[in-house]
Amino acid sequence: MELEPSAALDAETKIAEAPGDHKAELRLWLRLLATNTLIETEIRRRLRERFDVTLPRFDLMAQLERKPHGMTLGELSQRMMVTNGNVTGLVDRLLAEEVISRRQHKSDRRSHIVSLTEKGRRQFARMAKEHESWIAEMFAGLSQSDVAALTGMLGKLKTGVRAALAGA
Amino acid sequence: MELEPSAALDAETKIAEAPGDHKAELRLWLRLLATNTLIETEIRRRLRERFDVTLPRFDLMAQLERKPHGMTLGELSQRMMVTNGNVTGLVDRLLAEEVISRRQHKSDRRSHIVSLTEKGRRQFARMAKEHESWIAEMFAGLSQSDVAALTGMLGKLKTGVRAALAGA
DNA sequence: GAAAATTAGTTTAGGCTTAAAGTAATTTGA
DNA sequence: TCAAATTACTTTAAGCCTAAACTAATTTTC
Repeated sequence: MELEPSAALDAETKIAEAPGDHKAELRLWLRLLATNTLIETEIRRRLRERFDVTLPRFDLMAQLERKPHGMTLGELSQRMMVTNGNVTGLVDRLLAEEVISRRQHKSDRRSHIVSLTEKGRRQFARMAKEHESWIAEMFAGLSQSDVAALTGMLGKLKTGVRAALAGA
Repeated sequence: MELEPSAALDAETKIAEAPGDHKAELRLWLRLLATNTLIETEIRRRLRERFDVTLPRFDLMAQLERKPHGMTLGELSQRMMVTNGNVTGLVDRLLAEEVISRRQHKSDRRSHIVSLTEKGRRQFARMAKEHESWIAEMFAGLSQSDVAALTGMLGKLKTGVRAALAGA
């Protein structure tokens, strides 16, 4: 008796995978983590070297750049995926550098709104330009279609992870 | 005169991309970072909750697990992609927990070799088993071929980044 | 073979990060 | 209405992480 090609493939897959084996996923996760670390470490190094700024500060400024009217600390902490207490500290340091300003929320006195100062906007523009070129340089080994494909698959992964966590 | 399909595509690509524009790469990087953060934050949370252990300690133990004869601190710091000083501190804490042991290198008196203790091996085995199932759960939205494709593309990216950094 | 350079690891100062506990303001609901 | 619950943010303690300076041992170079 002959097997269908697809049935043969399924059989091979079964053989390769013992029950409860998820080595392929684990390998993917380790590779994702390593790739991320490799890029992130270099970005941190260059931000420090060229602009004497940390990645968290750059990230916070990048968030504010997209919202000219400013943002509450809570919104910042959500977008940056860090705790409120973390944002409090970052905001303190950026205020001291005078690249952001903070004002009271009009109707909610618990809340504060921070936004880039003119100095902050200028400084961020310079940094963002170089930052983009660093990324381009590091990603130069990928074709445009690689970039699109990878972006799409990571989107799928991210959505899947969110769903898994929401369901758990 | 008719254009070849590929020439037409090239023309479109040119139009979409102003010179020096690398928005697609930037978007990919932000997505990679966000996806990584999403997964990593959850892994950290679960490791703490279930085993009262941090990700760096888990990572260090995972490295040692693959080398039953142990490893020098320098080798650990290379594999973990962190500084020597960082490893010194982690090793101190793991020694205090008695999950690793440290001995002098036979011929090089500057060097020390650390390895998992029996307690460490047992503890790590329990953690690794659950860890693998968490990854499987979070990656369940991807098919086997997605996993393979993503692993391959990340490999290409990682190789490209290393090449870009070596050349720079 | 000894000075110079390198290597392995540690220490230190400072920033990032979290969880947990705390304060003050706002919203809910009985 | 007003007490309870929630929300926005801050503070604290402890761990992670890095760069830079340091110690001690080894290797290189002359």
